[in-house]
Amino acid sequence: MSNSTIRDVARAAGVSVATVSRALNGHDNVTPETRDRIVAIAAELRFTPSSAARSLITRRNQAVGAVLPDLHGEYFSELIRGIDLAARAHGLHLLVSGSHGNAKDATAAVNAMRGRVDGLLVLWPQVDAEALGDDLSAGMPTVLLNTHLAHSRVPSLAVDNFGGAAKMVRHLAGLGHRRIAFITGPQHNYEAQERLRGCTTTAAELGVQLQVLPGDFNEESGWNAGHELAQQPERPSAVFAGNDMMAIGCLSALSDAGLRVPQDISLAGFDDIPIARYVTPALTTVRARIADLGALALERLVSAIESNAPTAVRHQTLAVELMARQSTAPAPPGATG
Amino acid sequence: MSNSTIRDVARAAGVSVATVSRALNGHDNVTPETRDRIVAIAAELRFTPSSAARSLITRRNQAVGAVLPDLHGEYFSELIRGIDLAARAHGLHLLVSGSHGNAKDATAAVNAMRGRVDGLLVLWPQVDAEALGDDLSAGMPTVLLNTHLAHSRVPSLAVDNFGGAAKMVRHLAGLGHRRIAFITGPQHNYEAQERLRGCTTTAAELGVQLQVLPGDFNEESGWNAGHELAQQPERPSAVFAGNDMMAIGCLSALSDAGLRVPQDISLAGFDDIPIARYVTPALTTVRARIADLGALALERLVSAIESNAPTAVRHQTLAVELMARQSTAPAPPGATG
DNA sequence: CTGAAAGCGCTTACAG
DNA sequence: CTGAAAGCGCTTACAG
Repeated sequence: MSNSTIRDVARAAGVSVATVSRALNGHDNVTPETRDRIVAIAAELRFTPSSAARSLITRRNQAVGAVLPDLHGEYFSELIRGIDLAARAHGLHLLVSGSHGNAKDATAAVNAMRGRVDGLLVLWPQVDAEALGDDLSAGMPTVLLNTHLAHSRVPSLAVDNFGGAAKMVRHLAGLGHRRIAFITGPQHNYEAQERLRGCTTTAAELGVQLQVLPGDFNEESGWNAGHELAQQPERPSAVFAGNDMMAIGCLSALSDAGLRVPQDISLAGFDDIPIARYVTPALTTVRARIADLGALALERLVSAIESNAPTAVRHQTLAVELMARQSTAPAPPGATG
Repeated sequence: MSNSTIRDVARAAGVSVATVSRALNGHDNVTPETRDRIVAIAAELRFTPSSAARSLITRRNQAVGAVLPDLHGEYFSELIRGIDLAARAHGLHLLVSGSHGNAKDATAAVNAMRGRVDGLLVLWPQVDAEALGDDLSAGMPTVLLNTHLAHSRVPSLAVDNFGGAAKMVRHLAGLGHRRIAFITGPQHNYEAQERLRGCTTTAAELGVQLQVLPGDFNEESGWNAGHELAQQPERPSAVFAGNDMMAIGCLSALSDAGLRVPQDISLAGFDDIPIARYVTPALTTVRARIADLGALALERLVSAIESNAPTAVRHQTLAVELMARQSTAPAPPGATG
């Protein structure tokens, strides 16, 4: 809203607006003295170029959008942090839109951003993502997060949910656990499905018995699962929660029930949100490097924008790492199985 | 990026662009039939008005910006969630910019947003905020969060840090604690200062002995403080951490040292981030309603934008509530003091 | 109720 | 190296 325009600067400097534009945009066809004078005057007048006018003519917004289903918890602050960091490095503004549970809301959010951003990052864990795909492909460069649309023309990025879950089951089995409970995520959530698949596959491979409990990735559902397990007469010797939030909720329920972790029962999570190492006992989990995921997605988006070519369709999977901490321990000698 | 413009729609509908503009913007000087036809054609052509062109002429961006010093932890996801929710309700886009520790970075972020947003929410906990104030006042409507510049012309919003801290000290004193440790936040942070002041004032009033430990609002500094306390031969019977993150870090250190909370030592936090009730034991804390704070700030910003008048300078303080949970208990009989 | 035209503030060929 | 002019895609008085 700085009231001065490029015309004011031009007038004050005694040159044309074209010259001001060139000087301020660093083109080389301006004499150094002219440039310096213009720069000084622009600063004095507190001139800020109108981004609307510039966007209108350059067809670039210098902005990207992030459409996220929901903004709860540390997972999302980490993700946004990673995206923001990378966006800043590229001089791009970041528009954020959260709070859409369903495809309709999310599509509306995507459409609202159309024309305001040069590209879109869409966190889309719903497996029935086809509906969205159509809207997305019509238009600007897009990178999908946390989903795979195998036959989709939209590139995507996700952590190795399957591999991470498999690693955790191996870790628990390696500690002697023969019966494991898995608290799964929302039914139609891609990450939840992959983590579950990693569990069942690996459990079958190792001959480990698996009990699956429902969850929705929030603390409360983890608490409910823990509460139920605590009441079970013959309970598994280890619980693997589909994410850290549920693990923390579960830990709370187990403690409420007087069960000690890991002495009485082992507990593990997934994501390695920053707080995971600070709960008591420190949580064994799968490190997903959430901020890196966001930053990487942004980088891919930027190259898609800059290449100007149709985005190379690649479904990229990021490696994960097992973080063994204090919440998992060897199974009690005479446990079960 | 939808390639059709208002001219395409006008041509297809056999009317002027002015009529298309009026029809699509819901002006009443268009016959219903014409409007319907235009709306249908616009939909068919997937016409999305160029926000750049519209902004250029209306001088409205339909967007607000949030400048935050840092995007770590649940505090920030809650804050952004509240802002986003309220912004959506007003049909406003939200630009987010984080990761600035110092005044220079933040000023750069503010300036980068100038002209792209109709108003600004700035989380500015630094007490030496005068430098920023100048830049802010020159320009668009702004609401400051978590600071008070008594002699500032920028309106602001903060929770009752002083009152919340006072309440907590009373709560602890009421449980019989005569010696309390307070883990404070960053030295030049307004909220940290107010919380500390609430502590010292109330402790003096009640004749409670107060030990102040340094911290920076992050988990690790809470851990360090807890570690130090655990090693202290004559330690206070209660710890009040300046925020929940430090409380959780502190809890971790106390547990590592074999101290039980609350049997051996009581522990409390501030903010009531969602996870606070799920740590073990559930954390006694001061509920700050962070999402509401964000939403309220957005509402104030919107009315400033819409009134078009210079923002009414008001420094608003939001009430807080004590949440007594399991991490605080009566002081052991023969404790100290 | 509708249209022709001006103009928002820039950038960029096109001349010189 | 510099300027005059066109044009990006809209909205809105001004006429009719």
